[in-house]
Amino acid sequence: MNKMKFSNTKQQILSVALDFFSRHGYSSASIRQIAREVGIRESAIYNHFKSKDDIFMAILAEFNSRAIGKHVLSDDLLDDLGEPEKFLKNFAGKLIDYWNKPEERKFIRVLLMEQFTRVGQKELSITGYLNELRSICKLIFEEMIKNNIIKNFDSVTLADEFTGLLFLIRSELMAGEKTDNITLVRELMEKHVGFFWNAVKL
Amino acid sequence: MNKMKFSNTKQQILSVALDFFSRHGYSSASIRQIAREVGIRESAIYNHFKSKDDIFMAILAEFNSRAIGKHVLSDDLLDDLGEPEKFLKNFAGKLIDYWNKPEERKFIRVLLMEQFTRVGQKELSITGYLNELRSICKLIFEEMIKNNIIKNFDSVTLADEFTGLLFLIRSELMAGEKTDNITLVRELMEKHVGFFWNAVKL
DNA sequence: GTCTATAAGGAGATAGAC
DNA sequence: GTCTATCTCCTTATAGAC
Repeated sequence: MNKMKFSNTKQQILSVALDFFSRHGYSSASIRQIAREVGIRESAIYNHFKSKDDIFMAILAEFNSRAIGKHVLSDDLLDDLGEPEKFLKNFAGKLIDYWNKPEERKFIRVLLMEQFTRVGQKELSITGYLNELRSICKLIFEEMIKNNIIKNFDSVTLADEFTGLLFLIRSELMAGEKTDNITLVRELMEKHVGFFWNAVKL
Repeated sequence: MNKMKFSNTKQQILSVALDFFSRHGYSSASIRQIAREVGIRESAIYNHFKSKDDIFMAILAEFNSRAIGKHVLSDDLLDDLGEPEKFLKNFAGKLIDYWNKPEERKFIRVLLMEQFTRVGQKELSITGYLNELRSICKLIFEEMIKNNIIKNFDSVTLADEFTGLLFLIRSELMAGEKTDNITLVRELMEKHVGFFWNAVKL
């Protein structure tokens, strides 16, 4: 996230707002609480955003502009393409790490909570959220099929199967505040990748 | 749902409240709106429920007392146990139908929205919601393993893989109001069962 | 850019008549 | 069991001084 794009106060408002939205939901989080947490008065917020909804949209835009591929497809990861099972485990691991970042967790919570109150907002749907990731997976699996590493399944189905359950695992264990949930997430992730690899390997 | 358990007005309040909660979220739905929709004054609601939260808890209790197994494990389904692939397709189909009932869709939406605002309420978590279903699946897969129908995988993993993606498919396509989404849901469901069966069959 | 003051309305909930 | 009337509090948002 580009921290220099906004003034300190503006960025602080966005950060506090995301935190409140993710814990209480959009409508329960109040401008008053957000202002108090930032350390200013409610009215001062309106120098940076024209409404509560405007804050929400700014958060949406901020998260929509980041590219997930840059975070989960590091160079050292691609070195393992010769060992596909190891590659898939590492890839899923990167993803779990990415989804476990505090700001990303907050955003996923907001996404799951507000997806039904703002229908039609495509950035605020599970499909929209997983879109880029599924495209990346599709390309990877097409390459694996071409190189006779995995069975010749429909690459869209493969991407859905691989990413879908990972996202459910992460979502399901998102409610608890305890950070040690991540151990269980990682365990379930490894089981899923194991099952998946067994299903597709040649 | 036992429609005779409550008076007509009480049941109507619950029904309207669930509808509002599922569309706007708990905190955005107001007693005032609910009362207007039912056709009574706000104060009359307090003859049936002692608070807004009390209405929410009543809805939770209502849905928590239903047994999903009775709906998805019909007699004609169990006739197909000799043809496991057909059985799994029908079983998943029953599940999709069950999740597509208007009241159940509303409840799933409420569940996804409120799971983070009421942390610790186990009836209000994805895990709690899928618990019974996963147990049923686990038993089915253990039976299939014993009868050498499928590979000897960990039955918990099998249940997670089978039910998990079905639930994600249903959740992901829950936001749109259009009922014809069900066609796409069914299509994705069949692809998932096909992939799953290929992975586990002997 | 932040403050005080205030507007205007909606929220959940209760009292008491019928 | 439903009504009218009312209480108290909180909400988003604006006006204008500094």
